[in-house]
Amino acid sequence: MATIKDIAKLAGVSVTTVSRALNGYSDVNAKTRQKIEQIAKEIEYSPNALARSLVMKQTRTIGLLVSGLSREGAKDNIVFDVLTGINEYCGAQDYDLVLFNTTSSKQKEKTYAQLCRERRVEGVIVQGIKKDDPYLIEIFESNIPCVLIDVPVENETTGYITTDNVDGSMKAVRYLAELGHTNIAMINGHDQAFVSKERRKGFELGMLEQGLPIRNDWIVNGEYAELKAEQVGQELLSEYPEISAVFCASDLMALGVMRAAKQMGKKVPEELSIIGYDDITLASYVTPALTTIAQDTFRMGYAAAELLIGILKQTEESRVRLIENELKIRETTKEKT
Amino acid sequence: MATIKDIAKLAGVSVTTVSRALNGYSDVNAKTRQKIEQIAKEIEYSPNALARSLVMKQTRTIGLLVSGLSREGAKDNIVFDVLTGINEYCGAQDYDLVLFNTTSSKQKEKTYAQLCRERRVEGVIVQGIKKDDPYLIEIFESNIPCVLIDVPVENETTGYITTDNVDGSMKAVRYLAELGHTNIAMINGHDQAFVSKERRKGFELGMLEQGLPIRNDWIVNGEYAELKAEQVGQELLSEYPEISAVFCASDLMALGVMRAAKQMGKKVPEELSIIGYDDITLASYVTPALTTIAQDTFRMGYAAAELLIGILKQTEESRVRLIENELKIRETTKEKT
DNA sequence: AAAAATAACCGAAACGTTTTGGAAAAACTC
DNA sequence: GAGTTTTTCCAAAACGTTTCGGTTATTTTT
Repeated sequence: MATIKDIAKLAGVSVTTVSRALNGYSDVNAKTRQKIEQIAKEIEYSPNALARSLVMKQTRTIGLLVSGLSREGAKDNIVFDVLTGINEYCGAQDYDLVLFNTTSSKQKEKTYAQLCRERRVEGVIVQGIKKDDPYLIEIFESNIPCVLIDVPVENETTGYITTDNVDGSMKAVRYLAELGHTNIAMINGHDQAFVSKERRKGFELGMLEQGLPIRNDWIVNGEYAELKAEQVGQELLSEYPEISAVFCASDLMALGVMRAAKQMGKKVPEELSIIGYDDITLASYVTPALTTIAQDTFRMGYAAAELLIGILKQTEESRVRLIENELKIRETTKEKT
Repeated sequence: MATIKDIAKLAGVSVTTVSRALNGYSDVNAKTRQKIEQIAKEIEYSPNALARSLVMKQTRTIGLLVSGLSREGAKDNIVFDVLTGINEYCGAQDYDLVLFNTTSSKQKEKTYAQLCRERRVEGVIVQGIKKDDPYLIEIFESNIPCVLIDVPVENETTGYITTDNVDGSMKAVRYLAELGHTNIAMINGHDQAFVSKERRKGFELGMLEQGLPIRNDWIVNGEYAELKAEQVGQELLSEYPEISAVFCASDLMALGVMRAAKQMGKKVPEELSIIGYDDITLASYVTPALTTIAQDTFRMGYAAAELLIGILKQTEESRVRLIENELKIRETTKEKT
């Protein structure tokens, strides 16, 4: 593979000059530069990013640590959307992305910091990490710039992106209350997720705001899984037939509840209103189409990349970005009769 | 950041010895090795992959060139699934992935080979490239090991993964014929895709096999887009009401046709049978659920990585991997009445 | 025309590894 | 106890860049 030395030899100049010519320094004669560029093209030279990074001490790469990159993660397009957003901004800023592979077996042998230092990434975006993941502490303690998706951790080098989950949930409750619902249940996700707590808080705050009673046995855990939500939904709805609306902490769980309702012969939305969370692609395609709190996941990814690169360049003061969310009214919600 | 030199100094040995100790060579005393490992841990040493790659001339990274990594690509989860499969196998083999950013603007300044050589990737997996993309020629001509998804290009260093699209389409036609359909139309994708040609060929072969007439004005172009398919579907169905079944070259287009049928008051599957292609997540969730030819996209990704790494290690003779496909019978197909 | 400033170039060190080709010391062999 | 083998270590080169601190030749200034 052609190197800078080859060019130097062919052009009859030093490697210094070649380097400076190719990098647009001013202390090289126009003719020499032209000659060098010509030769570079001829012998199909391309600079070795490894060598360059080694001496320059910067790689223009950012690492991606994503947990949901598994076969199961495909149903909701969240992970993909975020990735797309990240890719978009990084592309524009001329950063490359490296996908860390972190099977759980590997995680035991290599620490987070090792992973990052080895590849000399300048920063990291972390997605889908759980509260109890050992990496989380490392992220906080290391001084490698890092942006987390939906996990509120913040210090000099660490920031995060999230949506206002409290507000999102309140919007849902408010809308259900407007429709006349008073017996509202919630299917929440699992405890290891930060957003679960937030969405529950929003639900409770919303109920309080609307003067509605919060019943703890009407808040159940669906583990963010469609099947699990279907099961717990069925139990809940058969035990408390007076429930007329269910707010789910994810669209996938909302689909589970829809299925449960169908099996029980409960018509949606006539007999049961359902609101989901996320606005995954499926939400608008199922019948009836799912009313939901939409998160702009693409923008979340984009903003994450923006924030991270801002931290890297030290042009960014803040460490948090809040993305708007929006109630999308579709067909699974109706006035209480 | 700690280097091998620091360890050498602290341990009172040469860098050579440190390197050899850490890499498990046998010519280093057990005690010395222990000491070195101890120190390495203490000062949180992690090897600089850049420096190592520079001298070893191998990076253990493979490049990913994916066109569908855009906001639109989110509806079908194909790109994501393939990516997941790739990630799975590469993770197991301890290869890292770098996502090349190739906005079209960037593509003009940097050739494919430049992109790869700069980062010194050992091989590339290319997804979503079109027949007329200038990169395609470069891929073929360069000697960088490369595996393409769904583009049949083959030489010493280039291979591809695909499903048997001819056979898949034939399965669809055969099934429709079994159900008694004779007036079968096809909505195909755009001409820049290899799979379009194959799927059309399979359609025609299938019709021939079943002794059914092929009418060229019953094969129309839906550009792999839902909306476009809806439009052309509507035109087709209103002009030729005798059509009782439509085979679509993608699920997304099938959804478009379903929508068209709905708007025209044509009941699916009672008055119109529809078969899609791909088995995207949406397919099983829409109502009625879509009968389709399923491709195991995860396996495609996995196999692509497998093939590429096989080529890299020179343990792989073949350059092609064919993935099975399968007719999934759901609710959009019914016997002709 | 001497002094000062500028233009164009270059040698060598540095980045953090691995590897080659030994060398010294210790342990065997007979 | 001389020769041989084995063990343990190391100096230096190499990978392909960038950059620092020059030097020489040319041009400008006075």
